[in-house]
Amino acid sequence: MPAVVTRFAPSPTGYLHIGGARTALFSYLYARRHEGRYLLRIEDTDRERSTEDAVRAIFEGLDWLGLVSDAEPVFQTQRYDRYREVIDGMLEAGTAYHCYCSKEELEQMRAGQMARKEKPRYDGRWRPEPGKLLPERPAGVQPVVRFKNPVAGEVVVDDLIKGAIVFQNEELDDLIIARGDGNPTYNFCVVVDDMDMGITHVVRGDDHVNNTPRQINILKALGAEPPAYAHVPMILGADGVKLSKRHGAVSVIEYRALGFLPEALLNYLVRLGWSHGDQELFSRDEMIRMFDISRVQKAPARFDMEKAVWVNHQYLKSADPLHVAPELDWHLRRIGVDPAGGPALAAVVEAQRERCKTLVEMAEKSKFFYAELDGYNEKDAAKHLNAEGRALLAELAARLEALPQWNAPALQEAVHAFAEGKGLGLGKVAQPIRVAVAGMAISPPIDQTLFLLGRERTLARLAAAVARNNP
RNA sequence: GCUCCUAUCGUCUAGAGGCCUAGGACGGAGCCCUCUCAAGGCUUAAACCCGGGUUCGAAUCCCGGUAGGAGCGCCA
Repeated sequence: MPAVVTRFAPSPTGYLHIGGARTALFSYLYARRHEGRYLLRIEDTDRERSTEDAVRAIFEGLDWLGLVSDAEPVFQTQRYDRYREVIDGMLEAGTAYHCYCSKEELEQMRAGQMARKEKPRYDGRWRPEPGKLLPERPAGVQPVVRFKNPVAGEVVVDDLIKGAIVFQNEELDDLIIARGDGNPTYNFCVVVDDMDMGITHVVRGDDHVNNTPRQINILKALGAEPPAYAHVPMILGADGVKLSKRHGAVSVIEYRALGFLPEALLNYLVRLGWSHGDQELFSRDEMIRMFDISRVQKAPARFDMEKAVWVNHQYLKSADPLHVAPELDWHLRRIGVDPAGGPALAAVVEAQRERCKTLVEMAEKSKFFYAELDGYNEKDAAKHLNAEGRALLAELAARLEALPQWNAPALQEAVHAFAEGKGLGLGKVAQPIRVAVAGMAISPPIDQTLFLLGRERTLARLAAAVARNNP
């Protein structure tokens, strides 16, 4: 049994949120760092909102990021028998009891308390106490089961990130652990699952801190040792407001479409709320080796797309081109370009990576290697494919055509010699070529561009540019 | 309203009482380099929420404000 077992426990009511991804990452890193296990649990007890599509989307996101579970994922809906068994045991032991309050009754209770400026809570009217007379059971009401929370004393959550947090038991009411239809509720399932799965460290969003003392109390009632907790703060949008759809990309999988490399997104995420001195870039091994959960920030952080893109660029620039190639392939096809028959993708990655911060950008700028030009950028053409430029291209084309070898050094030499012979700067020659072959004034160095594009395509495009009528 | 949490450049952060004239990174501005776009190099502007303590000394410790956030469901 490893000393550390963590879990990521999303509820499948939507896509994998970027904040959830970071929580999963921290959970994963903590487990790896301590040579423990990282597990996945799908919290699908909300039958109304949970969908199979969402389950798939979550797996897809986790897969893409490489945060896969060390064991088969646990689905809560498959554990109902177990939950019922535990509830029956608690009923028998007297740590839980039936409550016959109707929803309307509870709503009234809450409204009254709010009006009196009290914290809304269950008043314990069905809570059995020695010598207390319980109300008469109303007919036809399916009772819920409530946990009998201690009335006195305090619960200390020794949070790995936030430090000790103290709650008074008198602040806590008797929460429902089973609904009228007998189905268990979230706070209860979590407790039973964490116990059964042998979770030693619960790493989760800090929107759960207020649930923690109740969960600890239930665990204690069950005679189990509570795990350690680490509540990670949420991720905010650039405007400091909770991240939501109106901020653009919140779903992890959208970041793939935006042109991110998964390892780059992970790197950005790990630095959002955590740091190791001044280091910005971490390989996965470094993350695992250096991750220290006690150094996670206590305050929420804002998602900064500019910096995320910068990190992505760093990865694009240094990654193995062979590793990036399939991603570029994916993006090219996404914009309707079939890379078959063109230059090797890895070679294009190498030529383009410096000037492309995202794969979307790389695909856009590399399209011309694989597809026929769909016209020229007008401004660039007007500037460089004028009469003067076309005359230059006509002459140069002949020289290139006569080249015995079509490789970068030969092309470089030919273009240089041509410019020199004309008494022109290289720019005067390279720019018209660029616009002619790439359709725009942006491309890798001219020798590489022509080499990658190939002899046939280059000469055809030069000819087309020369034949172009003056606008 | 009640409970709990948080607070360093615009953003992510370093800072564990003297090493702070508060460091790094993104972004911004400027310069250099240059066949385009970039990349790279250099320079630069920019922050300790406020008020009290404790201390010889506080960004750091304590208290109080203020501001933000989370939770208060037969949701998770």
